[in-house]
Amino acid sequence: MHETCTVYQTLEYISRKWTMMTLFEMRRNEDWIRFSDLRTRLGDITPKILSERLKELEQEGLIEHRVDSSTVPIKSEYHLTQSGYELTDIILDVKMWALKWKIDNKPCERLNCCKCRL
Amino acid sequence: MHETCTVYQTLEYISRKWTMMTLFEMRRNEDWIRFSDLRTRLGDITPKILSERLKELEQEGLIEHRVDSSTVPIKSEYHLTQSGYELTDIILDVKMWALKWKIDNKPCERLNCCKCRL
DNA sequence: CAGAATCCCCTCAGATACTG
DNA sequence: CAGTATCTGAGGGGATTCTG
Repeated sequence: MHETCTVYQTLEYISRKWTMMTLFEMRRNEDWIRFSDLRTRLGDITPKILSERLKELEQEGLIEHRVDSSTVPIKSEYHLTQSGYELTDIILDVKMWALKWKIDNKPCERLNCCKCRL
Repeated sequence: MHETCTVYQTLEYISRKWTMMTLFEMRRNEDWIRFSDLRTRLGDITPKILSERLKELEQEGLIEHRVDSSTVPIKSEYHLTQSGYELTDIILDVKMWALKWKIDNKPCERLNCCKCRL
């Protein structure tokens, strides 16, 4: 019974700003992706926020992190774990739900909105 | 493509405090449920917050609201719509995901935690 | 009973600047 | 390149009081 508290916590952090977009950028990428590449793909995100999100996701086991400090500059890369991938599947179910029930949603005005790439 | 902004908004409000618990209390109840009954079932929630959550959910079409002002005191009741019910199904998928991947989650200490009834 | 009206607090996000 | 360190502002949540 009590394990379901986790559901609450899960939704709490995946709904933090930028978290989902970050997950989906990594899902699209397939390969390991660098910090700076994530930044440019996500557009407006500041390094502080991206760093916070990545730490949260790593701690939750949704992504993995590897650092190559033998090179200069250091190479820091991230990618989705299996559990992270499966969670994005569920988020896609939410998308299906929204497409079914939210008929009158308005398209966003931005030409290349990272939220809408989801 | 652009409709997916809705996913972001959806997760944003269903992860607001008390929203999920409210939805699941209504799912458990099946029949229409009164404002005060929701309050007592949810425990610590203040009327202001519950009122806010119910308005959000009604606006999103997840619940319906009916008022019987012929009686004294007024009878105000709520229940899940079909779309609301289907969204709770998806949240249960998140629960399944959590049970699969979050093995080491700690049970919460409260004896009758409304979050854990989910 | 079913909320509305105030007031307060605290966290989250962003801007900016800086470092190994 | 890959972050960290501060500072700031906005808003979401809570406590309390009041009303039709």
